Amino acid sequence: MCPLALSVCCRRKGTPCVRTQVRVAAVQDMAPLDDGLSWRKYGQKDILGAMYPRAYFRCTHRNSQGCPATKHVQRADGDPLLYDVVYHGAHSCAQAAHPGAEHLRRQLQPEGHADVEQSSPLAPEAECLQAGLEPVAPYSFAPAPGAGADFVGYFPLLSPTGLEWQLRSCYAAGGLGVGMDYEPHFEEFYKNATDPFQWEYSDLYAAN
DNA sequence: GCGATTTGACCTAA
DNA sequence: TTAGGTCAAATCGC
Repeated sequence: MCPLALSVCCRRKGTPCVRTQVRVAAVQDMAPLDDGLSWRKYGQKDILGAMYPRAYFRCTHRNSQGCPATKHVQRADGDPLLYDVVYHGAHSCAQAAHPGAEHLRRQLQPEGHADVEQSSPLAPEAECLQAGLEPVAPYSFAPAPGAGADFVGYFPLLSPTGLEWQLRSCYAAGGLGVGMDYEPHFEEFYKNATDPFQWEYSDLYAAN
């Protein structure tokens, strides 16, 4: 699959919360949504105005390990090979404790973010997600103050060299997975971003 | 037999 | 009342 992606946040019940939303391009005859983690489908629902139903997945280890991670997957109306994937919560299960994850995170995480991540109670979950997804070149952003349990701080992108192109092409196609609250501001935000790998959550708030 | 998927019913918030 | 999200029984596949 090719995660064209983006991530960010939403607002729920008047308080800021965070989710990670991705638009994934499926490859024909291949499992389009295999992100390296074990998910169990627990429901499917027709969504008003949507051409395709939305599928609901939770972590396989929800019962055994109490892992709260869930994701919602829905085909894009315009392109049957595109899937919108929304992750809620972060993995706390053993599958997320992938060997080498810490090394990878430290290798890719800018120095200035280390303290933020370590001081955040959500950092382990973010790390778990990163580990489970086995990213090649994740970008990261720091959690916003007061970010809820839905926060996931990392996101995988398949090609290190193709990242910027993917983001640009995604944007040009209107395929950004940005929360509605921030979408109108994304173009300006993106143009002003000097290093997409180091976008911080505060940048998104500033852009808003 | 066990775990995953399907699908209709149920719950909750707006 | 309606739509989105979840539950749980039935079913399927290994």
